[in-house]
Amino acid sequence: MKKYLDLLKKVSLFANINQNDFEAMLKCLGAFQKKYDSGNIIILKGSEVDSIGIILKGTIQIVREDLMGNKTIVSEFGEGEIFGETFACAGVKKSLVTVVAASDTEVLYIKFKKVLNTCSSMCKFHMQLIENMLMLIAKKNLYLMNKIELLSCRSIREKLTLYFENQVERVGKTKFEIPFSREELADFLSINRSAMSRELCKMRDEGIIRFDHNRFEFLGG
Amino acid sequence: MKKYLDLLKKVSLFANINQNDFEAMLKCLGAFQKKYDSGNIIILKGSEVDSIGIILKGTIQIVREDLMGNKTIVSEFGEGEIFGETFACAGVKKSLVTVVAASDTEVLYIKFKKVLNTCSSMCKFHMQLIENMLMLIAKKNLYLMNKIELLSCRSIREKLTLYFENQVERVGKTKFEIPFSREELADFLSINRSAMSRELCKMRDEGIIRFDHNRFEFLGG
DNA sequence: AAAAGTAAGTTGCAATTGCAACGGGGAGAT
DNA sequence: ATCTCCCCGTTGCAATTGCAACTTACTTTT
Repeated sequence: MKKYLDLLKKVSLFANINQNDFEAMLKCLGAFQKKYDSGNIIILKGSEVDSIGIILKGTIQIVREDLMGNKTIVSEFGEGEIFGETFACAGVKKSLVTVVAASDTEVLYIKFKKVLNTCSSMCKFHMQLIENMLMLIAKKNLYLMNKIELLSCRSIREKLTLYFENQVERVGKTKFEIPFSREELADFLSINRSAMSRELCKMRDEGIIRFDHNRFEFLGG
Repeated sequence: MKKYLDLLKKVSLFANINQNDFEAMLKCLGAFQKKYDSGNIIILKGSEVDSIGIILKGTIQIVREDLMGNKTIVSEFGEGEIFGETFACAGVKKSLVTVVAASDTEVLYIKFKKVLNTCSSMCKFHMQLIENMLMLIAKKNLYLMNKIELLSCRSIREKLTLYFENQVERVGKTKFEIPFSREELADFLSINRSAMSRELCKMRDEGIIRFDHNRFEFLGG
């Protein structure tokens, strides 16, 4: 475990907790480690989940299986990221998704109940832990709400415009860089890449935006 | 306040808290009431928010304003529902949205910090309150994640199919009722009503679904 | 009973979007 | 330098979708 201390420092769930307390805290939380070979199943859809997972090594995939057995990768998480917290906190007993190891993986588990039930010795980090968890989920919430607004737009033009407005608001300038390639952006907005490219160029020709690779300027419509 | 006790019992934030404790709890939390006339602004975008609002009477609207000043009603909440909890928990200092009273409204406010900081007397309801809050936000999270999956579908057919699959999974039967009119469903899925109607009938003709008003049967594709 | 209103299916048409294939330019490899 | 790969703009075409207008069936109002 000690070799992962540097990683744990960066885990948002442990923010503002003194790293000298980590060892005591993990013990108090009944944390335990598990290893998975690449391709192995970490959580099977329908199985019980009562723990939050912190990825110490490797990458995992959240996989959705529909009634017909079709599988879709919903998301992917890497080292230092956590998974299962939403289900755990929502009181969902059985996992709605399958989690798979995308590479050789090590996971640190914490029983959700132990996070909530402040132990008898009232470890000082407990309240901080709960606050972190609350903030973590609430921030994810904000992100999701924002994404829904984007996806609810009825046309490619609207989606792009809202996305650019968000970026302008975020950085406080009309010039900004985006963290996506064209293909990734199209995927993020759930649209076709070439149709998006067409629209981007139309917007440029109309004087609404300027761009060069990842650098954009939003001049407004 | 007493006249609202029946309402407070039903507020999810106060689940599993003995209603005899309500009065003490509200006092401990420093709760206070405010009234708003219809049309008045409850929270202005950009203003500070450090409280969670519980609607005692009336209806409020969450309004989004973009850079150009265009306003969109994002959602509406009624009696017994709460708002502002996501911003408060995410540690967002300034509100990203405007909140307006859609009718004459009374709101009960609770300072977010008082929810987290268990008071010196360690009121017994505090942990329950935090747990409720966590569950509330996590459940909203699940809902949002699900909605994103729906909205990410690339065609009307896909959206409808996923929606129906979700319903089947939810009730455990292939027959179910939906809580929407056609127009509301189209709105929920961010698609055109008549195009959706066309697709629904196609699916019926292909033997994938049957329906009569709100009652649907999903036979699978 | 007539009138008015509402929800939802229908349809023709236009606009948007997806798809597939191609082309140019730049980065990195050999 | 040449080749290869990848990213992304371009384009023609087909499919999907949105839009608007109309119909039908039902419900509510007067």
